[in-house]
Amino acid sequence: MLKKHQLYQQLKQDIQLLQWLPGTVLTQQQLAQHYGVSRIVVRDVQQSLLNEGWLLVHGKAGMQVPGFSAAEAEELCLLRLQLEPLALQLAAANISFSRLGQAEDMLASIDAGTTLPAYQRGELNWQFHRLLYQDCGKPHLLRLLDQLHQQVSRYLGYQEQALAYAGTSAAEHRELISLLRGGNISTACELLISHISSASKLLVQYLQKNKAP
Amino acid sequence: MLKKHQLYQQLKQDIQLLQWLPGTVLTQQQLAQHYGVSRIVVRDVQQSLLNEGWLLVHGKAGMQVPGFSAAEAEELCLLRLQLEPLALQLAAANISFSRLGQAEDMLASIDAGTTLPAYQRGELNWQFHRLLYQDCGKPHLLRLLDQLHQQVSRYLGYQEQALAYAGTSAAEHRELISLLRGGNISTACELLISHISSASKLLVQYLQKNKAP
DNA sequence: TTGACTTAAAATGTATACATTTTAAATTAG
DNA sequence: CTAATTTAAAATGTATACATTTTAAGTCAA
Repeated sequence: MLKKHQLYQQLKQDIQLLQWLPGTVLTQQQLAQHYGVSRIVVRDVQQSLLNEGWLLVHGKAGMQVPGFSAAEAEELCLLRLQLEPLALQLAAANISFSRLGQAEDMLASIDAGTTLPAYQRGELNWQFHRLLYQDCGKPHLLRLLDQLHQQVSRYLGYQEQALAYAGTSAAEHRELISLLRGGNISTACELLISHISSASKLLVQYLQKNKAP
Repeated sequence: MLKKHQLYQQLKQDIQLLQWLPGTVLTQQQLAQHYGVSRIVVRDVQQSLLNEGWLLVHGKAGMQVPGFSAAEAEELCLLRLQLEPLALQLAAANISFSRLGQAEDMLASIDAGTTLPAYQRGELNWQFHRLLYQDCGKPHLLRLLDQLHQQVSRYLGYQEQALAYAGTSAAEHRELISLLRGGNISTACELLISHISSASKLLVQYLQKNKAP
């Protein structure tokens, strides 16, 4: 029988992989029955997922599976663009060679994982970025970035190829490492900006073409 | 007997007004007994307050009342400074005269409320700012700003006079309105930046002098 | 037919009881 | 005395049962 954290992971993944279609209205009882847990567990998970944007409140009863929109994706990317360069700039002053090494290891994992599903590659990709920001010394900023990533990652199950390409531009990642190793912080921030920008544009364009569900 | 939302408000206020001292470790049972509700209600409220930073996880059992630090305050202000001017810039393009009127009404309320406790004046002050950002068309951005404000507001119960002064510089507020009415967006953003900056500095200095509990 | 009212079903909120995990004190071997 | 182990108490996790609220279908009068 599923426990709280397992249900959390499972339901989130099911939403991401469109096992529950956007617009669907779910009730606590429905979910409790479907996943074989008590409503108490569902309630806990429900509140977490509501906070993280994986579910929306739906009137006075029920929760709704959110859809996708180019406007929302654009907003999320705008916020990333506003905060991630700041995090990089702050972290760059403190970053150690061992941290850079960790990041390089992560790049190797990404290279090795070409056969993984898009949403898992997206996760690795974020973990790489996250390592670069790790030493910024601003826990609230990191928390916000994690939240933003979560919300962006909701789109990764939806469109397989567009972001699969955009997120994993290995050359830019390696260039970032190299700039940080050389202490060239401002150039690194600029590269990060263009890196995020171009990924954003691809995502938004994809959503504008393929009318979102 | 208290219901969920009432307990949420009450516990939050009790934390803000230092009825529970920073560092205190609370258990579900303790709170359930103290406020006369069942643990289920406490659990719901607990998770909300954990998400919003009014409580911290404390190991595997219990939750801890957070303390205050100049570093945290500085980080929160940095984030405000990074996001609020953006919100204002985006909103300014769409803002209507009726919205500006609402904001002016809010200023009148602030003027009329000089006898209110500091944390209530802080709330009105935020509602004024919030109105200026309202039309930015970016719901996620507004959500982040609300979160940030919540976390800053935790400090308002702590130090009565410092921010009571800093937050309510009526002249700057009116100047902001005037600039927006005149369509002078970039100057308005600059003023907002210096407005937030000076309030931030006061808060951080206050915390550095009066060693936080 | 429409619209307001009634009422039954369904969903969520809340309390209690039980299960599991965690904590920390007590005990004992080394 | 120290450190590891046991064990009881306390805290949280989970399930079930009951209460309240919400929804929506159904009825009836205009």
